[in-house]
Amino acid sequence: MKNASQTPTIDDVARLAGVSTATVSRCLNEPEKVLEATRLKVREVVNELGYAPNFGAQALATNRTNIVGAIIPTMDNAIFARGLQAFQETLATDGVTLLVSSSNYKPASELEQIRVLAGRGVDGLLLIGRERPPKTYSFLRERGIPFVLAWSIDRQSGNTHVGFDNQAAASNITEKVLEFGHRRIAMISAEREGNDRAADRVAGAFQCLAAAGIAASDIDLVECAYTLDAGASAFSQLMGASKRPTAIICGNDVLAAGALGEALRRGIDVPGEVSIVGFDDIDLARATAPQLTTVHVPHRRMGSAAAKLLLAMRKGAAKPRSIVFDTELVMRGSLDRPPAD
Amino acid sequence: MKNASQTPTIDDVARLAGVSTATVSRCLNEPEKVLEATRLKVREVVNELGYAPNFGAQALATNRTNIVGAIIPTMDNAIFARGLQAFQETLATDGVTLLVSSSNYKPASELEQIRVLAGRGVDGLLLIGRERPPKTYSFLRERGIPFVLAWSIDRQSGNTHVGFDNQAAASNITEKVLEFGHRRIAMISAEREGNDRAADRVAGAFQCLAAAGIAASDIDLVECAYTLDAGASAFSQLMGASKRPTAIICGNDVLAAGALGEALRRGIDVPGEVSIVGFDDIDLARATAPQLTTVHVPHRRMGSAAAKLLLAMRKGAAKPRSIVFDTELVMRGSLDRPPAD
DNA sequence: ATCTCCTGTGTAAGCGCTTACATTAGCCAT
DNA sequence: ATGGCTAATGTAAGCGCTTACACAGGAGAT
Repeated sequence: MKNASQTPTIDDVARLAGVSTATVSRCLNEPEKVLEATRLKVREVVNELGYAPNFGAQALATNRTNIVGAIIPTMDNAIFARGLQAFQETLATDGVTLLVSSSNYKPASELEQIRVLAGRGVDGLLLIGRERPPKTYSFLRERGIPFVLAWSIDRQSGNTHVGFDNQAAASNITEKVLEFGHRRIAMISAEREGNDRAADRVAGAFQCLAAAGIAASDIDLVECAYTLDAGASAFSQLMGASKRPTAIICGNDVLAAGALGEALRRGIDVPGEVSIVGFDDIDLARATAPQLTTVHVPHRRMGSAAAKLLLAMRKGAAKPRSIVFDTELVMRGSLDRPPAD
Repeated sequence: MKNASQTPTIDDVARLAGVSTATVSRCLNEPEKVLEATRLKVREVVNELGYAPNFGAQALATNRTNIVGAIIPTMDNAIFARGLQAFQETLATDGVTLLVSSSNYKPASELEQIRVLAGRGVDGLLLIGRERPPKTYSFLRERGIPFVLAWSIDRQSGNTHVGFDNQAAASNITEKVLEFGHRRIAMISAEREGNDRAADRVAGAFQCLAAAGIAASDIDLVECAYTLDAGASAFSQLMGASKRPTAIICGNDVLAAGALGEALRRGIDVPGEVSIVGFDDIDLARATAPQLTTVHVPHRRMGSAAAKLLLAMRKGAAKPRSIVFDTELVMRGSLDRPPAD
């Protein structure tokens, strides 16, 4: 019985092209093993019918889905959105599609998502950061799912990662702040719980300050949500202190932009009265006035590199080398010398 | 032969639990149809083995994947990233996962992606905008894939959509610009080709201006890429004209922020010398100085609503009602009266 | 002319589930 | 006791692909 008006199957193609299903399959997957004439004929029928292989069947037969998963804290954050876009584009060049899920910075939720994606048979997984419960890692190992960590580096564990040294970069920009002559320095950071990037950045800054003889107890640190508004109120809080800082190091550009906006609203001159620096160099950093001095992170390149690694692992490369990207300090207008008085 | 140390299959569970595979399957999918004692025994074995159904096999047998796809122009755009995040969160509440792909505003590429996702057996599809080649729609129909259009409305075709009236909203903000007394008005828009949102916004503005007696030929329109830099150069171009506009209506906040930044750099006062308005109300709109007067669009609610519709369609609802969201004008600092001279 | 070897193609056995249908057992009404 | 139901479970036929293996035919070596 012909299955007219149904989704065509490989059998339909084989019948109409006058070949076996094996040949059709080969035409699609290993065209070089098939005579040109046959190939052309098959292609013609495929087009005519609008045939596309059934996914479930293919997955079942090959034990491969050509789907890679990514679990990120949230897409509603330019750095991940941008990296993910590049990640997806790179996967697409190899015919691999992207399944995304979000954890909202919750390790428990992340494990849950990993379970779901594993259930969907992903060929590999992109995970953000290095810190997670051992349980999560053991699940990944048991299932034998290749994964790469991104946005952080992970020297201890030996897991494959594609990232940059948040701590060193933070230390670096802090160094620059010191060079400008600042001594009263405050910090605004995103929640560090479940976010090793934020934690590393704070650690990097503190370490640099300690080396310069500034004790941790002398540094005001406000930890808050990852939003403009939170950055704004953190700024208010810091400037309400008895001894105002002359520079505020922010854990990311969103917080920095929020702080900057609040400064403007309160008529506090940046960088005249207080300097503000960010981290990430997202678009936002160039839209503010003054523009943000910040740390440039190659988010797109990271996403793309992570995809390439996963693609390689899928083809057998057991444990490709990790990749560490350099970051770059970009000097713009929001950092200058402290006020003279 | 026992397949020790392999991924356990339903057969393993059946054997160890002393029941048939059918019973195991029922325990997992329709537990109420199975005796409690049996159910318990099976569950025990499932846990012990860490059994999880093979995705491909399940998809093949049921012809369902619990995967929904989304094809958006790019994730590297806050409006889509934000909407997509909400979309994914809502899908997740029903155990559905999200496959994403991007079209880069290219209709041909979009069809290609649709083909790929269809090949992945998605249960439904989220598409951005209404305009696409008939070929694309006919493919969707042939395959019987439920889909919803978002970010636009689509009155003619009767396709299910979740969006807002770009044209009316643009007309609305233009009206407000006129109210402030502006007569020399220019526009910066993203490329309209393959982007009906951009086209609608331009059309809405032009229509409103026409109604006020301002001819299209008197309106400078610059069409450019969707970036800060492009917005900046478009601004330069407009301000280099013999008769400078007193107000610039931008098709989105990114372009508006780009223009605003360039104004600042050139020492052109906004809104003193020229007013600038945006569209979308993304975070960026509040990070600039002055903040952008713009049109607020409920991106998250749209994403979430689209997910709910798709979820309903998956459960049989043939063609749920479309949803049209209201937009809201938000007055901030970048729009004021034209200069007196 | 015969034997090998290759190349291109066909045959058919799975891959691991779901589900229509068959079977069995227990219950109640007669 | 018998028949008819119902509820719980089992049997086995797919679902649509891939791929190991078998096979045929032609080219080249002998």
